[in-house]
Amino acid sequence: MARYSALDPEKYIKIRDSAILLFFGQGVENTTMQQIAKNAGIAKGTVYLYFKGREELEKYIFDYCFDLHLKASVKDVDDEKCFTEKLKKRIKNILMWNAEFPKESSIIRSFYTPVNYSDTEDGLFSKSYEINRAYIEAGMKNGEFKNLPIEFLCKIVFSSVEGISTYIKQNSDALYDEDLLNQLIETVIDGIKNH
Amino acid sequence: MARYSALDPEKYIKIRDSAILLFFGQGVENTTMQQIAKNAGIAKGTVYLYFKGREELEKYIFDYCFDLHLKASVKDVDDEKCFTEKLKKRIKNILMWNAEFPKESSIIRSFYTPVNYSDTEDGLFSKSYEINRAYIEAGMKNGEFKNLPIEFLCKIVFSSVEGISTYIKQNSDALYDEDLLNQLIETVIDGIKNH
Amino acid sequence: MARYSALDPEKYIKIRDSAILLFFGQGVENTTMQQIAKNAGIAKGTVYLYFKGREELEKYIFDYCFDLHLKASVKDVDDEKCFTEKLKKRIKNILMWNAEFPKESSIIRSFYTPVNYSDTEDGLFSKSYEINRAYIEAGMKNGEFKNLPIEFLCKIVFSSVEGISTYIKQNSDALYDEDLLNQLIETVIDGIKNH
Amino acid sequence: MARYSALDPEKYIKIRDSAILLFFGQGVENTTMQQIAKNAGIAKGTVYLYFKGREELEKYIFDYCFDLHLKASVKDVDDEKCFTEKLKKRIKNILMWNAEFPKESSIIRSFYTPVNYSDTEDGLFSKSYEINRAYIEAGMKNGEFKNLPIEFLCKIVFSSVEGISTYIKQNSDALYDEDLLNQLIETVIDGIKNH
DNA sequence: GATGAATGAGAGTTCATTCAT
DNA sequence: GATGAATGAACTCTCATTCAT
Repeated sequence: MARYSALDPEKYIKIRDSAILLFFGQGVENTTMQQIAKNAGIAKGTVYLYFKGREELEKYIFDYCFDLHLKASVKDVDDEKCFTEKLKKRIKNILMWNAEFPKESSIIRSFYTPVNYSDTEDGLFSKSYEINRAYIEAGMKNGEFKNLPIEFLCKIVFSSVEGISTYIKQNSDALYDEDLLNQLIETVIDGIKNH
Repeated sequence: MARYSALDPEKYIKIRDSAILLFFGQGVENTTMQQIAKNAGIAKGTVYLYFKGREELEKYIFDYCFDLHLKASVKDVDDEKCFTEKLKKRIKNILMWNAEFPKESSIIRSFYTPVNYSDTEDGLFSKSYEINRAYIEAGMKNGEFKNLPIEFLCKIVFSSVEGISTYIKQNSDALYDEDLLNQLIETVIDGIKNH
Repeated sequence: MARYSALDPEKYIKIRDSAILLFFGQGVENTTMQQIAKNAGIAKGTVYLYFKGREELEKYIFDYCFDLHLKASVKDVDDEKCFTEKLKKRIKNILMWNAEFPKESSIIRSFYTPVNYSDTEDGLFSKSYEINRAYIEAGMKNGEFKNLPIEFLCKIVFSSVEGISTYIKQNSDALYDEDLLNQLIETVIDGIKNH
Repeated sequence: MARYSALDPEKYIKIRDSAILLFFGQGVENTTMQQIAKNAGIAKGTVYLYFKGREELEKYIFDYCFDLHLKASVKDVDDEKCFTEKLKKRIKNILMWNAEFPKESSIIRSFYTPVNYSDTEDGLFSKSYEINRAYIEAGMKNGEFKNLPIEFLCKIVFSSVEGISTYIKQNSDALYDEDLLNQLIETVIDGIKNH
């Protein structure tokens, strides 16, 4: 994607951070290349040295944000024994990351539905989705989770995490109240686990 | 909103359907007034007889879609006894409607996050949200649902329904397999009900 | 110009008065056919039964206003003996008319200089100009007025009347203070008369 | 007003001259931004680099023309002793300028009366008006001019100059016939001076 | 490599005019 | 004759992209 030839790596960062700030603050569609350049402290034309065009820039921003999300989501997950715990750890990671990176997580979200393309499975989010799926599938075979269509379980987990996130965005204390946080996550688990 | 003066009511429908089709197919932001007019089989200027401008048209489309959603969602809900059942009925209604009106439900969704504003509580979706909240709050006091922050329960239900919907979009059979459908919905209920 | 066939003569008046009001209030260029029709209490299309188009309507309005001006300007002028007195009477008439018909006189003025066409001599105002010219020429041959180019004398009188009018618009008392009014007019006469 | 940042100063001139030519030739209201750009030999969008929009451009053109007028009008005026002479010098200056800059002076005029607002005193022409007023007021106290309302004297002078200008436009020789020119101006002075 | 002036396609909107009812 | 919905040319303005410096 990005061509890290002899170009200044710092500029990528400046452009990226500028775009993230603006995408978050006023929406992707309402942000002009001009604004991104100005806010990055460089000239409009320079952006085109680093990115072929707006499309590539947008993709780069999304990929960057998504990559952060992805890396954060897997942290220490494999330390956990059972798949329930792995999944919980993963959810916790994502919630933490969403809170810590509100701009980046918001931007990821704004790529969900501008147009009606299929979201998770084959789309932009497939990598994250695949990881979830692996745990859930294993946990299902394992008997930890309900025997329901795997695609469904994946989707319910994915969307529930969004739900919790939305709640936390407005009630950030929940993040630091271990008990409460666990209860919130338990909600998701309770939904899919075998009783 | 719409000014049904002496203007042709059929044309409101043509414009509306044209807009819905295009908003769905290529996104709200990528659709021009010109395209909407052409696709409706009328001239560009005519659209402005029916709507003051793009903004009003967009609002009209959203309101129209949302209204459909709202009406469908409450159907027969009060026939149910307990709040768990009421909520289940409501969720079923929404899932049915989403499947029956894929364009309209998709469009509603595309008004979620154009910019980073708080979504459900105070925004465009507040009416739907309030209804959910009433049931959930009652069910919570009732002991049917977990004693967790009401806002949280609302959000988890809201987002879970989105999740199921996404699944059904790609597996529409689920909608006509009563057993399966119940199991999917049970997933949401299991998450929030008192065990 | 206007075709008084079997059309309703009252409508001409309605349209005309509506146009005059709007031309005066917001300028000729800023007034739409729609506004004129609405304000006249008739339908947009009807205007086109009475006038071929905007251009013809504008011309009609101008001609109407100008005709009023013309008729008012010659009243009792020939009762006066010498050309100085005739001219003074004429000026007085115009000042009175301007005050009595502020809208109409303002509209006449707004046809002066939208584009840079030669104004008085051959243009729209030629009729009024010709009358002035006749008096002034006669008065000049007579020795009452300075022996200067006739065109010049005409123009200086014409423009001076405008000047007095402008003053009176903001100091309408002057119109009813016979002495003062005479002094104002004397100013014009003093400029062109043989001392 | 004009933002002489790093933009090409020559282009301001090109745009200005293009606009002046078109405003003069076909009227301000009938001139499009497109035409101005094309006639200036640049692209439509470029105009908007130099001016925020049509309104700013129009204001700039007016201010530019008016400034020329203003500067020309005061030249050598204070070399003259009495106020009569000062005023005469000033009038001569304006007549000269009007002849030398027919487009610019015509454009100034076309900002008089688009809508029916009071013209000289408080409006766009106030600066020029104030200067006139100072001389006339002084000359009146001085006994050089008639003891009439100052506003009136200002207006009659202002309008008379317009009258002479109109004459000269069609008889440009008058400008170079010192004797005649003096006689024309004397006409104005004779009107307002104490006999 | 960096710049930002220049470009022009294309967006939303207005309005004089037409014409079926 | 009267209507006003329909039309589409034309307007102002924006912005992704290019390219000479």
